[in-house]
Amino acid sequence: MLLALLDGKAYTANELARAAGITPQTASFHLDKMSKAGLLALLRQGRYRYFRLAGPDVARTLESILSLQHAPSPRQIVSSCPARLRAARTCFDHVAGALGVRIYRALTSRGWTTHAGAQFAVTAAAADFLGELGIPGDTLPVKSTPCLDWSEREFHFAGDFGRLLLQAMLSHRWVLGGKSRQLTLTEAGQRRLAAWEI
Amino acid sequence: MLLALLDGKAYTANELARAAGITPQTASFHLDKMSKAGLLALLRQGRYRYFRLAGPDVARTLESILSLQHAPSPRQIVSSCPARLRAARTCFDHVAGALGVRIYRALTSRGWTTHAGAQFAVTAAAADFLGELGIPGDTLPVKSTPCLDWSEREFHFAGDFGRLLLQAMLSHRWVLGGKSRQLTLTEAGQRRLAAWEI
DNA sequence: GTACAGGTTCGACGGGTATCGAAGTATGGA
DNA sequence: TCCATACTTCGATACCCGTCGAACCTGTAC
Repeated sequence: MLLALLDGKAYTANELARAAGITPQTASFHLDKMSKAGLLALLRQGRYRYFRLAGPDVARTLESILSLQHAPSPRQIVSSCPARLRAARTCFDHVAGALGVRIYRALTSRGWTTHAGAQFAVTAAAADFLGELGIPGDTLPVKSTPCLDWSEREFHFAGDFGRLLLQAMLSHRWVLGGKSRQLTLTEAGQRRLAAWEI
Repeated sequence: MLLALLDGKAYTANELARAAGITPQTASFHLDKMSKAGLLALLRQGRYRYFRLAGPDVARTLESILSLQHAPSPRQIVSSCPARLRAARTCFDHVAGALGVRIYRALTSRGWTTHAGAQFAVTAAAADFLGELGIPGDTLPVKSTPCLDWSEREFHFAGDFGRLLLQAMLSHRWVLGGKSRQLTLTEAGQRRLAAWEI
């Protein structure tokens, strides 16, 4: 299970059980122990309980152990999400899927958001970025809740900021919506995203 | 036992058993397993079997694990060697004790010796050093056997080089011998050693 | 509400494994 | 030659721990 979690993503107890070739009860037993020992972080979201490595130090230690002795690979965890929705979709009122995760990664690595506990907030450093979106600067602080992406198992932006972001991207035609939840990234949107990622 | 070995020194099965608070049989059982798993290196010397961590990668992994969770310290391993002999003494025909280990460390970190398996040899880079000792350069290659120091549990030089080294240090009066195995480092010797260690 | 899926808790079982006593094998010293 | 010491092997025991079946809890969907 730890090996499966080594990709940094979050997985449910059932998925990890399948990856390790054990029953969900057994997995639950071990996951509970590892959580209490501080190796894993638990994230309750609806009826799902996502587990992920508690931090980069745990990942480093695991890698270190693996460098000594190769362990058998866990069974691959397959996503049940259709590829189209996986790429980009709406999650209630914000962007989800691989696109949502890309945005989250780009903005956090730029320092445009800070997290205080479970709450995220857009920083003053993001003023230009907000202007680009057409969001007036005096709306700061814009709050956000990190939401674990169902298909990607990484975070994307939800909350106020997530809503404003989707609205702006739609109005600039950086993404196109449809009647389904699917989103399509336009060429203009790709250029914009690439600029944020630099 | 692994915690006790984390100082990089080599210890016997009995010592490690005492450090871990288990019987020698149990220690032997585990040490055998860890040796076969490639975690420990075994060094037979007479009737003693010295165990040490197989390499710096093992030490790094242990440190990494310890950084996640503090483990109880093992019982201290006490040396039964009198302090005087521990500082500097002869071991048959070469220098042993803390002094021998210091010399070994200084010369190896300078690249003046290379090891091919269990055999050590003095390199050409040590020409000036050999001249200083009064050993003619054409005696190269001077071979050496690393000998695990009984009191320090680290290596010192034995073999041809160990013998030549002791003779030279005695004739230059860098160390003084006596009727016992004890050696005394003179002031000139201290200066010389400090120069090698730079 | 009812059905269902994700998840946990409980209890019991079975195998593994750490442990030590006793006995055996080497090595070194008296 | 004899003994002490270092260490291992063997065998037996006790217990820990991983495992799963069954039952229970808790959200989501219709």
